[in-house]
Amino acid sequence: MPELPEVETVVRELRPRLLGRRLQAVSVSRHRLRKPWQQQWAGLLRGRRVAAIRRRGKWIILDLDNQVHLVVHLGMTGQLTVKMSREAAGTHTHLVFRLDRGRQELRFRDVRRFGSATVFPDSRRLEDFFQKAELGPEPFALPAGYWREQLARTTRSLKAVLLDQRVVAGVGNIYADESLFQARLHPAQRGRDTSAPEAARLRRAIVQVLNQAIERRGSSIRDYIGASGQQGEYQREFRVYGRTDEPCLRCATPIVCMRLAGRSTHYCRQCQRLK
DNA sequence: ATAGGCGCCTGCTGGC
DNA sequence: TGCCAGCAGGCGCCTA
Repeated sequence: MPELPEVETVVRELRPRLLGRRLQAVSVSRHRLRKPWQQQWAGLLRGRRVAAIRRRGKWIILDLDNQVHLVVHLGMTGQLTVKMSREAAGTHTHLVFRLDRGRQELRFRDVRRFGSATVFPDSRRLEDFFQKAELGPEPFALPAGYWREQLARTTRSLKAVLLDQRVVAGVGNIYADESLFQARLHPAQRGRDTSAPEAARLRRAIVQVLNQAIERRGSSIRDYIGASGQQGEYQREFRVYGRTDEPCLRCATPIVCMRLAGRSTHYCRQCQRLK
């Protein structure tokens, strides 16, 4: 499900609901997530106040007082919501953090369980974790020179480069396709065949597409909801993603779907020519 | 270095 | 109507 705009929306919606509040008892389902929940984590979290909520790429970071950090990845179908405790939790709810005196709770629901939740006992371990992940810059802080160099040094397709979290953090399958359409570049174009103006166009397109998606609170196709439980609306703005055989909104040529970098890839063969 | 395949999971859809 | 292959917003690991 979630790429940068969805994760950013979750973070923005979590802030007013969680900041300054204390996490209390944690209950854990018997199904393991991508990383198994450690028993001792509950003790580290209990009674800790949420000091800040941040995003890095597609990762959500809850900074607690005492430098404890709860880090969540939503995988494909993860949902992080704050709900009244009396409201029934959906199936596949794997983690429930009681808040304050228990009137509300933070819930992690994940049907496919590709998501993860990890606790770091101090900031040093958090830094080590992200160091190892080698995440590239945030798209909004993507240095032009760095971006040009990353493209110039590779024969990989633009689509593969956009999906590589080490090059730029946060772009996934939807926004890769939408950005390439916006920049009028063919997804299969090799990085090193990309001119400086094209690289600049793509860099601008990524920022524009992501910002517009954030404004619409992300895209809800199947599972995605924000921390408030509300769906996103950017799926209405898709120009290529999921629009196979539908007319291109620029030139009316039917949108093509192909397999690239292991993912379904949508583009307009008229507007996005391969050199 | 890079492409491709698989595995991790569940649920839904489309074609027969 | 019913079945099942194929596919889905992610990511890490393996092989060639």
